[in-house]
Amino acid sequence: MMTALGDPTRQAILDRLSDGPRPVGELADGLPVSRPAVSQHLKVLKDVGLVLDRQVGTRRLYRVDPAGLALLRSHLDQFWQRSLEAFESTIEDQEGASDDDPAD
Amino acid sequence: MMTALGDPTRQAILDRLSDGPRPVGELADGLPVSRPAVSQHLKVLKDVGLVLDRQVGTRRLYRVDPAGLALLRSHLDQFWQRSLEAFESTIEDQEGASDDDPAD
DNA sequence: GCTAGTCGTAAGTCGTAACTTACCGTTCGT
DNA sequence: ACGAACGGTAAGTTACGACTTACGACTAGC
Repeated sequence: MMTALGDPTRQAILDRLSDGPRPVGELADGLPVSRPAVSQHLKVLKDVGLVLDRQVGTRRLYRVDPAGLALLRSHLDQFWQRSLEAFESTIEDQEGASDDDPAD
Repeated sequence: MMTALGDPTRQAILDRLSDGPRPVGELADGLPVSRPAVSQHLKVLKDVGLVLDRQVGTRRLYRVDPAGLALLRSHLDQFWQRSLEAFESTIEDQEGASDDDPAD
């Protein structure tokens, strides 16, 4: 999932989709790559659960999947949590070797 | 920055670092790649502001940069915000065209 | 049923970046 | 001062994935 977000084009696609649902052709128009390329990127994003698609008439509307975004956010939050805890522990190891409240 | 996190090896490195500071050799021991490879990845992560390093004796300790993590989080939050707003607008466009409380 | 419009997929090319080995600089211990 | 440990950098190979063109499938309108 994080890996899928590594590509700049996919970031751009997801960025446009965050403004609302878009058909493939319209996405491709605003990007420096061909329409099939956009289709392939959309497939990747869909496989990892970051976008949803629905057929409407002759075109296919893609939009951001809130659930996928929630997953991404929770992962990052867990990561954030662990890092902060480790950060505080490190400080304690450095300065707190003698005291419990090193106020400077 | 998001692009830097695209590589699985870098994700693994950052994952270990989230448990606390680690020297390069120790990181390489727990990974299926050589030590120079880890060094190169660390350079990338450092360039985008995701890790910090400090020399201690003969080795170099790397750790997660809280500021970089904060940036990443804020970017994702902005994205999250926009997506939710677009999502709600879409619903209004779809169902709210006639009523304000479509209970079905 | 035919045409036009939109999109997904297949096949193939090409650039890049992830990785390796080899080498050199730096720091600590004796 | 010398040897050992640790790590960054250079050079080169290779695998992967991002992209293009070509084609087929599906839907809507006439």
